[in-house]
Amino acid sequence: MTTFDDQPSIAVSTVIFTLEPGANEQPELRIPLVRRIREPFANLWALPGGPLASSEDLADSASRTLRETTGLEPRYLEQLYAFGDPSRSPGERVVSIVYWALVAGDEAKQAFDSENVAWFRADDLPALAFDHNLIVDYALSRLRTKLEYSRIAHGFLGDTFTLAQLREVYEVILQRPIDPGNFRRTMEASGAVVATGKRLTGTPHRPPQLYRYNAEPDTIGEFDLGPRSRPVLTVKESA
Amino acid sequence: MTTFDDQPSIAVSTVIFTLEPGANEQPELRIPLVRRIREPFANLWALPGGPLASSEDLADSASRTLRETTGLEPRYLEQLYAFGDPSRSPGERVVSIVYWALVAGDEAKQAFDSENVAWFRADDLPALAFDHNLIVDYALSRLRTKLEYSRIAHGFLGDTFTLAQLREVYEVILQRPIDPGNFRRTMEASGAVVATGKRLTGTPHRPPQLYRYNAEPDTIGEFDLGPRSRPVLTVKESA
DNA sequence: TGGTCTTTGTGTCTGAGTGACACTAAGCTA
DNA sequence: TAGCTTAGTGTCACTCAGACACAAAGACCA
Repeated sequence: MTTFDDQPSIAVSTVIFTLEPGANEQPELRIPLVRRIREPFANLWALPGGPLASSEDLADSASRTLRETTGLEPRYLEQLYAFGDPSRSPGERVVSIVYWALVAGDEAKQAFDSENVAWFRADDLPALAFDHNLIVDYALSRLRTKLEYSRIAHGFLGDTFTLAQLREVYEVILQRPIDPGNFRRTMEASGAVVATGKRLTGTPHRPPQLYRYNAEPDTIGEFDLGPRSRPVLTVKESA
Repeated sequence: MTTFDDQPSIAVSTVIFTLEPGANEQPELRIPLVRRIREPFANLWALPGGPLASSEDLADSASRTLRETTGLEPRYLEQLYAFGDPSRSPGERVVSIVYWALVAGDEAKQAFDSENVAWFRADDLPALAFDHNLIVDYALSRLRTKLEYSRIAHGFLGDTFTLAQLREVYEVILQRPIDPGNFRRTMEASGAVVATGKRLTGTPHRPPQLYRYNAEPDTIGEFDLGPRSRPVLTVKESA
């Protein structure tokens, strides 16, 4: 059993998801990682994050490191889990409070890439520092679960989108095809989206209608975020 | 904006639920609280917990404080949330990692009551120290949500139980009556319980069959506990 | 001894929701 | 203008949950 001299310290890390077109034009689920420049695990890739500032809220800390590493603002942000195994960081006791976030694909393209920040496919990661592979796996399962009973999918998209784009988000993340007709009916019935009346022109075929997210949590779903998560999406929408 | 000199410290607290018969013979949802003996919030009631020991796992810390305050072992234990608002504890920065637990009602009767530990009805709490009222409310909503899609209800009961007893757990926590016939069919179909073949005698009416929890997560439900939660129930069952 | 009570346990129907799939609508291209 | 692809609608069958009727079984009481 390991023992430590000083008290446990706190770090806040974030698993940031985005959808960007890959080699075969199909969108891929990607996350940004940061190369560690010091021990332990120097040179390995790790989740963006850092020590919790003494007067900073947990979600603010997650937002800040997200902004610092990618230059982006999250469209969705929620606490994932607190990881505190005494052996997860050799030589020191660190409890990591991990958040997960969604950023829009078209915004992610503007994210700056530096030598020490790179985007990886979520299902094809190298060996990461600490227990970060486990953390990403858990975040992935949470993303998939939450996608099915909640209205977070538009966090990957812009303010307006076609139902085909929204459906593609589901198909890529859940890794299975979804019937377009049934998807449309389910989405419209849930009240999660509303038609804007505008259409997307310039497509080679019948022009699809543009939809936007419906902020009112009317008919379906409590949209339970937990007490400390911030309704980033709602703020963005009403701004 | 508040600032602090030293680094944030970590505490682990636990919301412990049990079901015990109240005044009207109906079971009530109760939680144990501890009276604070020092500032801040001296003399107010608070969740059992304490600072995280430097080499102790988070779940172990929750288990330990649960044992120390009640003398009981949890039949279910899961991480709830990390609360870290900088203003939640005056004069110091404390991040609380909160767990929630279930203990069996008949075991809870043996729990020792001291001057500084008392059991309260979960829906009728006094003003608690820190943000602990908020925490209990969140734990309650999580308990209700999880009860509906998971198999945790038997955490309140002994190793064997009748379906009427199990149904009463649902009725008390969800605060609505449940059709006995439909409940039976749903439970048996889900595979959550298996009949032992024995019957409970001495009842004034038709003797009900005794059931036990089915540890195998076969047909339904992934039973996703998250990576760091411990399958306390399973361990207990196989022991 | 047998009728009545309550609770256990079973059968059946109905309405909501979901997936499979056929079909119509609409714009572009050749 | 025919044919292509994608948008969008209609319909059917299946499953599941809730409402409710009813049979089964032991205790209690007249």
